[in-house]
Amino acid sequence: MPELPEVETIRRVLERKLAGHRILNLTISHEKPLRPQSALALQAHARGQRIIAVERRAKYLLLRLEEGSLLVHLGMTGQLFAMVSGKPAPADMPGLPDKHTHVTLTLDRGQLLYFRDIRRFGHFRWITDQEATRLSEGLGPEPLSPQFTPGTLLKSLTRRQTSIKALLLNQRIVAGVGNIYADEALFRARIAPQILGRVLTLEQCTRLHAAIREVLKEAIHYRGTTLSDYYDPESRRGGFQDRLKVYGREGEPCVTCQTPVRKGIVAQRGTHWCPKCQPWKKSRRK
DNA sequence: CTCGGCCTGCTC
DNA sequence: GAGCAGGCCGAG
Repeated sequence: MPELPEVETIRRVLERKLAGHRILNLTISHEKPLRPQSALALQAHARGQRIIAVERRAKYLLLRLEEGSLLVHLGMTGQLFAMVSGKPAPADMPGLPDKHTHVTLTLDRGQLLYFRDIRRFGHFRWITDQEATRLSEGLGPEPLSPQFTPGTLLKSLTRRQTSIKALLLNQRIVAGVGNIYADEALFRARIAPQILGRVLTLEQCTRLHAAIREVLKEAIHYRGTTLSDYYDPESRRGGFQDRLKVYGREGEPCVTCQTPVRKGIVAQRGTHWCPKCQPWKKSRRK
């Protein structure tokens, strides 16, 4: 579900609400636990610790503690909800905790944090600083950082024998882009998703680099995209779904040329593009 | 590199 | 009942 703009939106809310709070207790539902770590280990490492800061790397959230970090990945349907006990919850917040709530953090001053994940593709575990560093080193550059340039993009695409769509979804090429923003960035850069990454010119890489950054920045500005499951920790919906140009718009007119937007499968994922603005000749691979 | 699997819930 | 969904990992 959540890609970089959604995770960044969550990060900003959590930073404001949780930084400086101490974790009094942490409970884990034992019904169908999340895989990675035992409840006991998680509790032992997190209990009593103060949250120093909330960071994001790609689609991962890191609650930095005095010792190590709580690492959260939201998978497809993960959600974090923050509330204060006794205060009324927002109207559309699910009653918490419910059967999909896997972790409950009780913090000082009545602050609560719930991790909920219907499909349970997400992760919630404690890691050391060393593990956090290793995780980060295994990922490509942050698209909004100066480390990400048209040149590094071009270089990372050479010698790769797959579509540009697949490469944008590969977190080692650029970290944090998912299915929605890959389609949106390719549309803005006027590049067909099926094209082999290694045939892109420097000019195309320059356009794609700019498109990725612009679409992510705009989406952060609108607090992400809510298609169905995404809500921020205050149960607010995103606003970017009304500004998508191709994703979810199959058959609707292209915003630029009115040609119906097409949908197909590229890199095993539903993919949306304008056949006229993003021309692609189906050629025999060489 | 591609594919299937991990899960639940929703739409057709 | 089948197919699909914002992600990621590991088998082949």
